[in-house]
Amino acid sequence: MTLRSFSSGDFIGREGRSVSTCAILTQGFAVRQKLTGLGDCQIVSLHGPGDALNFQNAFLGFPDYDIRSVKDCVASFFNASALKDLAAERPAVAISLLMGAFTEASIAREWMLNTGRRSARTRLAHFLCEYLDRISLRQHPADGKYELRLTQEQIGDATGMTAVHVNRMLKALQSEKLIKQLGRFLSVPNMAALMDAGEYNPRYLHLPQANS
Amino acid sequence: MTLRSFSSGDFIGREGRSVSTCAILTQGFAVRQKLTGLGDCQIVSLHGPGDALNFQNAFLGFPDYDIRSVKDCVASFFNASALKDLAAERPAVAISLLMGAFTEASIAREWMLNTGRRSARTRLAHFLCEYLDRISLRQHPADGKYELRLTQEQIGDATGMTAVHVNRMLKALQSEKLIKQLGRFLSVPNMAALMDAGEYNPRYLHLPQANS
DNA sequence: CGTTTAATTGAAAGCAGTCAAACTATGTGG
DNA sequence: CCACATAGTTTGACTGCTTTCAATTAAACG
Repeated sequence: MTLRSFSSGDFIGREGRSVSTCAILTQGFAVRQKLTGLGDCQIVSLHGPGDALNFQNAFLGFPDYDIRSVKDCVASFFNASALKDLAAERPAVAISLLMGAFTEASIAREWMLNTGRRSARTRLAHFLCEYLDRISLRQHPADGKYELRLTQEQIGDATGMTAVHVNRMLKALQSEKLIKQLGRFLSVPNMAALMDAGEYNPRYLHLPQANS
Repeated sequence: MTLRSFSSGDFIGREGRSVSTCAILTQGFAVRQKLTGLGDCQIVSLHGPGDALNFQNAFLGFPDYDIRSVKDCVASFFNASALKDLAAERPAVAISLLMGAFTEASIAREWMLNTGRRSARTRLAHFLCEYLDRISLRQHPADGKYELRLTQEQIGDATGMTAVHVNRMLKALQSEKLIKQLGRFLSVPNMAALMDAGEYNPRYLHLPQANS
């Protein structure tokens, strides 16, 4: 079990070759991404402290995505086969992993709906809602200002649009008073309105508290 | 353990309320889908005989998708808690479920890349490659003619485009000699060329035979 | 304080969507 | 076996959302 640090843009893991370790993010903010043949990037998931980054390494042949540090990250690495052994010995561990994997798949499905069938504006509002929910799991900012740790280009990579269009849609949401931007920070005067604009319902995150 | 039959368009399962059963598809062809607030449909996965349709019901609170029969389906239903108990008693079962869940998530990520960052033509070629791979797992047609069981509208719902544009792109692939259409059947003169056009590499399916 | 990175804005082009109509296949009942 | 109804495919014309390209401004960093 070793800790490693990564600065912005560093690869915490790479697609392709099989690796014998798994990792948990302990600090910072990271994403998984995939590239097209032309080099276009699609971000496929967001990860904060406590998130499993690549547990599939213990059970499938190879990672199908890159893992990239967005903001200074610290990740804890451990042996993949140790995880597999643990899952084989302790059913509760296996079931916990299973719930995590199903949840990941559920989030991925919502993202598919987002990029496939929603307008840029809706898509962006939806993305912002999820982003805010995920970073505020641990703590809500006292002043209501959330740090937007992703660049507009990265938001575009996550939502399937260009950075230029992200900028324009961000402005549109601002002029509709759905969000307020102050430098790298963002506040939401009326969360219900933003959720409405993004057709956002967090059920798909399958958070333990918000069941039903 | 009960068998039920479904004709085209029937719902095998519905999003929303918690259900106490899981199902395996034993015959036919089905999809999972989600709807936007406006009623636009996104197909999020394809399922053939032998596929688990909703094992997550045993581990998460509720299904986040509809399951819909595309062609006459038969599904085998069983108690979700029985599956959970089995996973808790037999680690090998849990690990097998885990591999299935990770694979689903991997496929979902590739679809995100597809709809988010690839052109309609590439996206369609990619989709056709995966479709052909999945239906020919069990048997390759002797004459090289695959039955295209999805309507153009459904292909659009899976790839995030309109039925009209699917039609046009299908014609484009035909004029490029990448596919040949004869009624509801489809043949591929040069699979390598179609795979190339779709930037298709089946590694993300994590099929047991094709490791490395 | 200079250099790099990110955000912003405008203008133009294009891919894909929308709307509407015609055509084809499939299936049903008489 | 034909007539009709329905579902799916095909085509054209037009619109428009996003992208692309390019240039400017602002912010972050050493």
